Amino acid sequence: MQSLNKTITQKKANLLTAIAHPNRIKILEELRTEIKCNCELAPALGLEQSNLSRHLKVLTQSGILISWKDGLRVNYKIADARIFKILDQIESVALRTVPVLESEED
Amino acid sequence: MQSLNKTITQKKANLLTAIAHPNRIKILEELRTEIKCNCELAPALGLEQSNLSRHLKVLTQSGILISWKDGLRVNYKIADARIFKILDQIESVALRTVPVLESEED
DNA sequence: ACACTATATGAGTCTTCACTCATATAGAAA
DNA sequence: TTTCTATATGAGTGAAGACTCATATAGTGT
Repeated sequence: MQSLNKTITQKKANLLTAIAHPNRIKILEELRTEIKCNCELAPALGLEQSNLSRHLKVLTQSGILISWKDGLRVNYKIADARIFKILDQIESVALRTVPVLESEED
Repeated sequence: MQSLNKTITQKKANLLTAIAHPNRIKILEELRTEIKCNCELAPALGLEQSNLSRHLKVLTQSGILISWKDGLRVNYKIADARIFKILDQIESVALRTVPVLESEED
C-alpha cells in the first residue's frame, strides 16, 4: 500500500514533470485542436528543430502525445484530452495565486 | 499578446514545476485536510529536516502553500484548494496513460 | 544566562535538464 | 543513384535541482 502509493505518486510526478516546461505547454496548446508534425510546430513555436524534437520525445514517452509517421513527417496528437483540464485548472490557479515577491524570498 | 501569453505560460510552468516532485506531492496530500508544521511533516514523510524545509520553501514561494509562525513551529496550509483538482485530474490520467515502454524508448 | 527545540540556510556533491551544433537516418522526388 | 526534406540523436556545455552535513537563527522554558 505504501509501495503502491509510492508508485502512483511517482507516476503523477512524472506526468507533471513532462508538462512543466513553457515550450511543452505551448506544444500542447498547438495540438489542442489539431494534429501537427514537427515541421509545423517548429516555426509556430520558434524552436530549433532538434530542441523541439527532444521536447516532443519527452511528451511522447510520458504517454501525453501519440506520434506516427506520415511519409517524411512525424505527426503528433494528444493522447488524452483530460490533459487540458489540468492545463486549464493550472491556468485558473496561476491567474489568482500571488507568489512570494523576490525581495521577500531571501 | 505574445508577451502576455508568454507570461501566463511561464506562470503555469512554474506552478507545475513546483508540484512536479514526489515529495512535494506527498506534502500536499498531507496538507489536504490538515494544517501541519515542518516537525509533523518530517516524520510522516520520512524526510530529512533540511530537505523538507527546502521543499516547503519551493511550495510556499510558488504561492501554493501559506506559512506562518506559531512559536517555534512554522505551520503550513494550502493556499488554494483547486490545487487538488489538478492533482486528482493528474491521478486519473496517470492511472490510464500507458507510457512508452523502456525497451521502445531508444 | 543556558540549554533545548524547530526551522532555515551555506556549501559541497551528484544528477538531470535544456539547449546547440553537427551528423545520421529515412523517406520522397528527380 | 543523387538530392532534398523531415526527424532523430551523439556529444558538449551551462544551468538548475535534490540531497546531505554542519551551522546559524529564533523562540521556549529553566
